[in-house]
Amino acid sequence: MRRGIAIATIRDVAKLAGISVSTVSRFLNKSGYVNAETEQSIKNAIEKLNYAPNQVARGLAGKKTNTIALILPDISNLFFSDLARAVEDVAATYGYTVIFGNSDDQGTKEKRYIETLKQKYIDGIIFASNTFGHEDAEMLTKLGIPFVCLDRGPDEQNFSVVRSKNREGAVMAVQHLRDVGCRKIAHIYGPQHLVTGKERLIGFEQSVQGFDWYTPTLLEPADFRIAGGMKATERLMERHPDIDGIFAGNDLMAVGALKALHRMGIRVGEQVAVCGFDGIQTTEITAPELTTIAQPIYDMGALISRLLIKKIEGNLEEDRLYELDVKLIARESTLRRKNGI
Amino acid sequence: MRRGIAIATIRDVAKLAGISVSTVSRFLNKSGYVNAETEQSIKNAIEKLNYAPNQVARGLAGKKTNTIALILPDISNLFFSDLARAVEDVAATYGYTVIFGNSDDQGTKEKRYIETLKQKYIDGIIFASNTFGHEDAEMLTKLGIPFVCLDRGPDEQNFSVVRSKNREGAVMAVQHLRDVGCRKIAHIYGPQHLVTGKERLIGFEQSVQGFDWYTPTLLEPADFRIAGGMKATERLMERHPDIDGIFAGNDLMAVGALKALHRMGIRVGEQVAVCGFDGIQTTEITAPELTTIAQPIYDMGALISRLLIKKIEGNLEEDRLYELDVKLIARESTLRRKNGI
DNA sequence: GTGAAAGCGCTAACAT
DNA sequence: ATGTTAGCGCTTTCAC
Repeated sequence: MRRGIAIATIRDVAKLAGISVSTVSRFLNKSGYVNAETEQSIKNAIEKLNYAPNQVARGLAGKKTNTIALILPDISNLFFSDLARAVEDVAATYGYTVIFGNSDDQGTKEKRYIETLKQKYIDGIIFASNTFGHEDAEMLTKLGIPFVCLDRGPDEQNFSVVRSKNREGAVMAVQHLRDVGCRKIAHIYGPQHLVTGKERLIGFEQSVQGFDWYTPTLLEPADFRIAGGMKATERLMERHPDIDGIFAGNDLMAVGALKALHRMGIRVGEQVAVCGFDGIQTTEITAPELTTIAQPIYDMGALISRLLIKKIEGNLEEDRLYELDVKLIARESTLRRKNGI
Repeated sequence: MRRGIAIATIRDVAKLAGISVSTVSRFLNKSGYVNAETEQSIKNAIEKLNYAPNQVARGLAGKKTNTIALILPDISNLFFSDLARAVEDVAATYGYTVIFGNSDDQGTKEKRYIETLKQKYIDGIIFASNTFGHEDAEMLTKLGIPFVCLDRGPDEQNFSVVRSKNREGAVMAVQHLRDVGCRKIAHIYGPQHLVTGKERLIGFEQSVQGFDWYTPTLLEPADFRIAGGMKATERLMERHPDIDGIFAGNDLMAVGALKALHRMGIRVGEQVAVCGFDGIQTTEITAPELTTIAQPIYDMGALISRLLIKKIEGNLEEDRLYELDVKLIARESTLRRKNGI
């Protein structure tokens, strides 16, 4: 016996109320009729015994644990911790508990989590992890475990996807950079196996294709991280010292660009404008503050959480793609001239 | 039946191996003897059926779920997401799953989590939440739920606490500021109901008490957040325009100080040196980069997680206070002169 | 409207 | 060394 004090069971309640266990259960779950008087006596008994249903037993009997899981690359990543916050907020509202797992974008870790979660009768899973693939989707479908994903392609089926308008966002970024007077804009793009990396690059190319100043060497790949953004910036500025605008595929790389430019003695905002993408909290604390195309991170987390729960409870009409609007947040890093935004 | 495909049970394994359920269970838990041949046939059966024990059933029978919970103020807070990462890493290593909950430092939310966790037979809880108090400790003890805490006073009993050397860190901060030539140092202190806020203030006062330039008006309270740090800085600089060093009680407030000084046109590092406390990732991306007294955040998370698991498994010798070393990370924000560090 | 009883999948005596 | 059996606490037919 691990527990210190004895905990009341449904049987205790039934006994005290002078009725059977099944009636108490019916009352608890609001399934089937219960007489008004009986109900009152049950309530009294519950109160007196300080009774609360054992969720584990419920889980065994009903295969429902009121627990969902959130698999993400890394909870300490600024974007994902914001997302996690939203997911948990909504889950708590609906009476769900949330488990999280860091996949580090390693397929094996992710699969290990899935295995564990299956054995724990987790009700559903949110994948914000990049390694999630078709086979995983198939397996989960076969197991009958509901799931939803973040940032997948629009071609997915059998499951819902939440992401934001990456392509449009990239177009907005370029437009903004041009509005503040940039005439030679480079793009540091993220990993191409990620929708976010790919779509933002497409949006960029689409926006700059027509200009005579544009050349593919204004593109530089990086890894969505600060250090990568720094290196990419160095390479870009070396190739084209006259670059006056940089659109980074995400905020972390934009922060890297800020740092690199700073080290080169280039004044961000005045000489070179920098625009990021994501809208993580950190963009507010850089100097200069970072202009960014903000995703509604909290809303995305809240939506995906709500979708999963609806799906679990059988209230989701259909699986589909939800593309949320992004928003330009113009700050100091793109304040090129007085007549700029 | 929610699950799509049928999942093998221990009974299936027993049947296929031609033995009884209890033998399989014994094998699974390595409790009691099992014949070599029998063992082999069990292994075969398990493999063939792709069997994995149902953790919920195990939980019901054994009151052990291999799940721990992490209650923190806010997962989207930079410090706590780093901590959460460490906690989960270690937990996963030991075969534990982790649930997290955001308390927002509201006692009611925290109590609600405790209630839920109890009903789910969670094995133990890590409290990084500030609202955790004596009554909670008592309740958990009575319930027999193991727990450990972050950043509590040294006077706690019945449970282990992990924190870092806050007072020493504050002394180090002042020493460093003096080393780089500061002659009038202010302190933005955090909430005094938190050990971190209190201890750092004590360390500061202890360090500056002897100096003739010191006066209590060099102290300014704030809330451990960026905006609070900004306001405090403004007030301080107004009162004492000749302040040349600021020690903020945590990094977020230090970031606020950076921003405020920047707005006032004061060059951080040269005119006024700023030192934070915590060592969150963000300190690397401010401009200038922020000098800070770094707590070993990952280590703290790893340690507290390990402690809890040991306690759960009955391997923790005694409950005690673990005070980890902090480390000065000198960066641009305190680079006052060439002969500075 | 209410109760009896089987069963969820596993563990842990206890017996052999 | 292995099998039998009684729970763990709840849900859910199926009778009454």
